[in-house]
Amino acid sequence: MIRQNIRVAVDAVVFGYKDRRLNVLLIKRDIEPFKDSWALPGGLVLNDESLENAVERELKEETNVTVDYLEQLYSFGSPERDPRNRVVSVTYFCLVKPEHHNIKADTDANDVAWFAINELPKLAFDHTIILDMAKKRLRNKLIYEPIGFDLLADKFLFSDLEKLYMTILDKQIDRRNFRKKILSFEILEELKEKVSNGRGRPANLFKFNQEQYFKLKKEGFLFDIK
Amino acid sequence: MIRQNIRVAVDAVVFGYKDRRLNVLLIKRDIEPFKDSWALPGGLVLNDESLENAVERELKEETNVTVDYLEQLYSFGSPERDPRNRVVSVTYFCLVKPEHHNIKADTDANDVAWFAINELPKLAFDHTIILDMAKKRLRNKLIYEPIGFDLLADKFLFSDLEKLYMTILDKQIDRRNFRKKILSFEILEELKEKVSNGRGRPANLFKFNQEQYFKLKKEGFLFDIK
DNA sequence: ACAAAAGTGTTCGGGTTACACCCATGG
DNA sequence: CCATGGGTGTAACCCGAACACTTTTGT
Repeated sequence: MIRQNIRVAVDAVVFGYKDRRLNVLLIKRDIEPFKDSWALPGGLVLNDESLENAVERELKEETNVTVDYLEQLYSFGSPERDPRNRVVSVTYFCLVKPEHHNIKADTDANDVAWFAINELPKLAFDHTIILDMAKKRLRNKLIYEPIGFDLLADKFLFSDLEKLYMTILDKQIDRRNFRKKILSFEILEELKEKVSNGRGRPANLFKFNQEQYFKLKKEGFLFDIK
Repeated sequence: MIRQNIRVAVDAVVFGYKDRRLNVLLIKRDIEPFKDSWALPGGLVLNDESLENAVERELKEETNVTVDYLEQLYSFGSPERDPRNRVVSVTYFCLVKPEHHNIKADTDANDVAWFAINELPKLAFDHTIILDMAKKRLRNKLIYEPIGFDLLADKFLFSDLEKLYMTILDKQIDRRNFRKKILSFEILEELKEKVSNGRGRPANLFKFNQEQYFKLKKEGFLFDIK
């Protein structure tokens, strides 16, 4: 029997939300293959680190980003996906709050940037497929779990949340019904602070109460925004 | 930099439904570690086969089973999960119809058997965790996708479907509401054949119309049984 | 005629949807 | 005082949940 010759990598799809747009974090490759192409951050797993640690390490090294939410997405392993060697890549789905958006190119990459999801360059390897799957996961999770809060600042306006949902789900949402629904969950704290953003009536700031959410979830509560 | 020394395996959680019980397919290991323990079927991926092919090959070799539904479940890669070498295992979620339940021990395994889900032996490695995740996936998918039909014979009684849902979701279901709901989807064909199973009024056979389901799905239809 | 499983309709209530006007601020 | 975005309530409708009796067969 021939010795198995497969390498294990991790790749991350990192979403950020800024200026009412959904963005993805990409790096520009500085080595072949696909030199100078944009690609998802990632790399080979070290012998003694967990898969999650590998993603976090690669993200730190390549982009200097620390994520606020991370979960496994899918594993890609078709024999031809990397022209050099066979590589099985375990991919991760990540969300980053705006306060952690600061990026910095480093090891293995000569450039790092946020790209609006609908203005993407051609990606290396099968990364477009991975990204598509991540977009689906995002839309799905947004409806059934309170992950939208991991894309917003700790304190946010209700209108931010509403716009985030409209942007990512790509549909109109009734302001009154949306607010009623979310508030009925009782997982938001309404802060005393108000923010006036230029024109218009100043708005209240809100904060996501994660402990309260976990407590409710344990009691059988289901987050659900159609 | 040290050469990466990680192996890639696949493991399968295969569910079957028989005698109103949910069963899992297990093999008895005939080599160390965990010799004589029961385990999920699986094994190392060959250099030039896809992950899906690897699962199907291992299942064929170890159990002689061909599955009716297969999807990736999750990848497990903690450094200590296999005492010999580091192994990252890509696991799969499989369903088998009763007509394909015939099993046969073969390579790498000295025994193969179906176990009722609530009468499981201790499992090797981290396979209990994998199985738990698969159970959750099954319950979840049963509600949002018509996968129950991949656990039943091609022609089945409505009461079979109903009992399958009650068994797997572990709750009572109102017969009238359930039938109304499923029939309203218009993805079942009512056959002319009736079956009398011992006592009671003979029942109609039904067949799942997959083409119709795909067509409706494309048009935006969502299968959903609470 | 009796036991066992199959088949069938209606009512009620809660939740989702649709919808429009006033409020607070800055310029 | 006007433009801009924030904040709020009610009525109609639909869907899910609850619920019991009749039918068909085998013994």
